[in-house]
Amino acid sequence: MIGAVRRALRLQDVAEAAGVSLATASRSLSGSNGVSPALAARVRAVADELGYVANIHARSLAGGSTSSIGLVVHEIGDPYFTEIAAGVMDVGEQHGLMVQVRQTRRDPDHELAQIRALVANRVDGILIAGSGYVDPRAEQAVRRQLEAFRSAGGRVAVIGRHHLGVDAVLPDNIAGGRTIAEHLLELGHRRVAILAGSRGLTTIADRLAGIAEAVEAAGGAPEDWPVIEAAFTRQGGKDAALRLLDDRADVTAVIALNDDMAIGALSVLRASGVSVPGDMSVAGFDDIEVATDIAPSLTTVRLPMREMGELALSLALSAPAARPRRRTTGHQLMVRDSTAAPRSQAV
Amino acid sequence: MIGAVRRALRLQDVAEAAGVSLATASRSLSGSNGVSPALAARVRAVADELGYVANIHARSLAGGSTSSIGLVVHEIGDPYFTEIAAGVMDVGEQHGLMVQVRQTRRDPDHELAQIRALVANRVDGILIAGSGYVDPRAEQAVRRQLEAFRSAGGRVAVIGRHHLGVDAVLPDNIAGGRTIAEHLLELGHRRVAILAGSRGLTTIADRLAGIAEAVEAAGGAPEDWPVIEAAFTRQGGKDAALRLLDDRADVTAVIALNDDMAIGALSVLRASGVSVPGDMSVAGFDDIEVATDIAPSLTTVRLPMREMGELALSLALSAPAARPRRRTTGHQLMVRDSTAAPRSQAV
DNA sequence: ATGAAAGCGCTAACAC
DNA sequence: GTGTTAGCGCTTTCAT
Repeated sequence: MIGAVRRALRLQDVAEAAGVSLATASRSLSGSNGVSPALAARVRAVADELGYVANIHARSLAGGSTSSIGLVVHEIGDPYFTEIAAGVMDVGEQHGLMVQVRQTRRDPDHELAQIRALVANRVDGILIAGSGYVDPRAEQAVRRQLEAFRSAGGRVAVIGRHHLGVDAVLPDNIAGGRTIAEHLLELGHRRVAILAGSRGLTTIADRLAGIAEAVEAAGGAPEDWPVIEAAFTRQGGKDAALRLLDDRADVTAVIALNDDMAIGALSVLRASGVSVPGDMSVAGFDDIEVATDIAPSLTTVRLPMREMGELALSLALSAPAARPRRRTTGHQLMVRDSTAAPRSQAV
Repeated sequence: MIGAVRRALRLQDVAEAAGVSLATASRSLSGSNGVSPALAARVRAVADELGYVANIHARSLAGGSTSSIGLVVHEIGDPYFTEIAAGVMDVGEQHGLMVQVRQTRRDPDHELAQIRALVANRVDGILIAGSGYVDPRAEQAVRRQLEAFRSAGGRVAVIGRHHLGVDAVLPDNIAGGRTIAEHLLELGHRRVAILAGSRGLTTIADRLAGIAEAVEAAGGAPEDWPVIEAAFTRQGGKDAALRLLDDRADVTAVIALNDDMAIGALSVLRASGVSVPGDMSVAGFDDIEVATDIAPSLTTVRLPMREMGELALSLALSAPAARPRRRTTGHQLMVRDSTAAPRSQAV
């Protein structure tokens, strides 16, 4: 070890140490041909010895692509997004792309800031995985930013219903909502509470719409199914469940609009001595991995999150189309232990 | 909107549109003084109008810092790391730093690649949050890379016991292991199985050491407590629990060396008709958020993950010390519903 | 208060 | 097969 240097090594340092020119050093390290294999190997050894790592800023400024793409999610620790991210990273790896994940925490300002940061980084593509907003104006600033990015050659795709005019992977939210409501209706439930995130999110709006369709189709009135709005998180599920118990609404089942809320609700119900599914059925949405490991295991609608991530990156990477493309996913009802016929009927 | 441009906007474009020089445009956007407020405001308006975002590569190449720091974790979806990341991001936000999170998936090669990517990005600091390896040679390459990074002015800190010669936040793994073992011993358990991750990780080694201390102090033989090694994940917990059931070892309790493994084990035990804590007590480690929401709620050792993240970034940001600093954390036993006296004794 | 010009470290023509 | 050199887009002296 030589004593402390005051700045990072440059390619020039490597070139000098190896006794070659800058260009030769560059070619040796990038693996492009035009250098004798022996020389190239020696240069690489010297670089390695020195602990040299090329400055990506200089490289990207001189050359072209950063070989990286950005993924914008609501919450980095949310399993829904984790599985999407896994899909994105898989496809990314196949294409030699590094994926950087950014979180918005469901704050539109923060979202815009993260997207700008990705643009500043000159990533090759931007994927937005969070829900869109029902109000198109909420996405105005993001839309303009993305338009500038795309006109400069950047690739963009979103997962979910947005008003961004770009390629989209559309989760089966409406049909999924219909399916889970039908499941409870078939079990005999007639009045079901819905624990929802903000209605301003298209994901929520769509899942609610699907549920309403099923209720109407069964001859019921959607208004009779109370919607309790809270944060779209485990804590939100707890809050909503507490409010539900307070209201003593005469519901026999609960649909949480994602599994995390469902897990929060289960926790509160257990603490309150409400047995599931005996006294109350609970259904979730998404089928995150842990849904099968909790007690009782959670009846839910499976969305293919991983594939959604794969699909989104594939869309972004494929040749741009004249008009925005849409890919829809399927869904699957996973019946487990948290739902059953209502007690009155079961007896 | 003007038609498609072929490349990203440059500061030059903004300067021309605003009718000023490049230098004035730069100063206006960076907020440095020497520009009349009115002019600066106009330039900013023009930039905004155009959707201009400065190229961070050019900026960092010309000026200095990237105002970003890198956080290296094992698994991005692991709640343990999510909470650490939250702490890091909080402190980062206070300092105007963007945090980019990278995952190693517990693959040393991948880890090195991610660290090199961070160095290439010329982040201001690198935080490593995963466990270290018991074998110092496993960290040799990373150590050398970090030395080069630091000698170029980069800041580094780690969470966990590593052989990297840098500032470190040391989780209370040994004492925590002792505490959880003491808890089970006090309940009357004499033979406890341990579901562990790879023994090559210092985290595992330390937690096991703490448990062994407690067993010896109680006059027992640590060898009598079988250690079942599996992946340090929920799935690993399931695998280990299945092997335990196969062996029909006469244990009355299980310690999983993290909560995720404990949750996997609980799932398998439930599926096999083993009641917890009736037939078998189960304890975890870490106290991830969901530990209180599952059924039965999980007895575990709480580590202050969030504070560990905050502390790590604070260490990295503070003036470099001549010798590596160490900060130790506390821990706290959280007794919940998953542990009880063994049946023979309870009767 | 504003502008002109010199780099930052690298890649990719372009010489030889 | 190897070396020389002109930028990439920005910040920052240094002039004015």
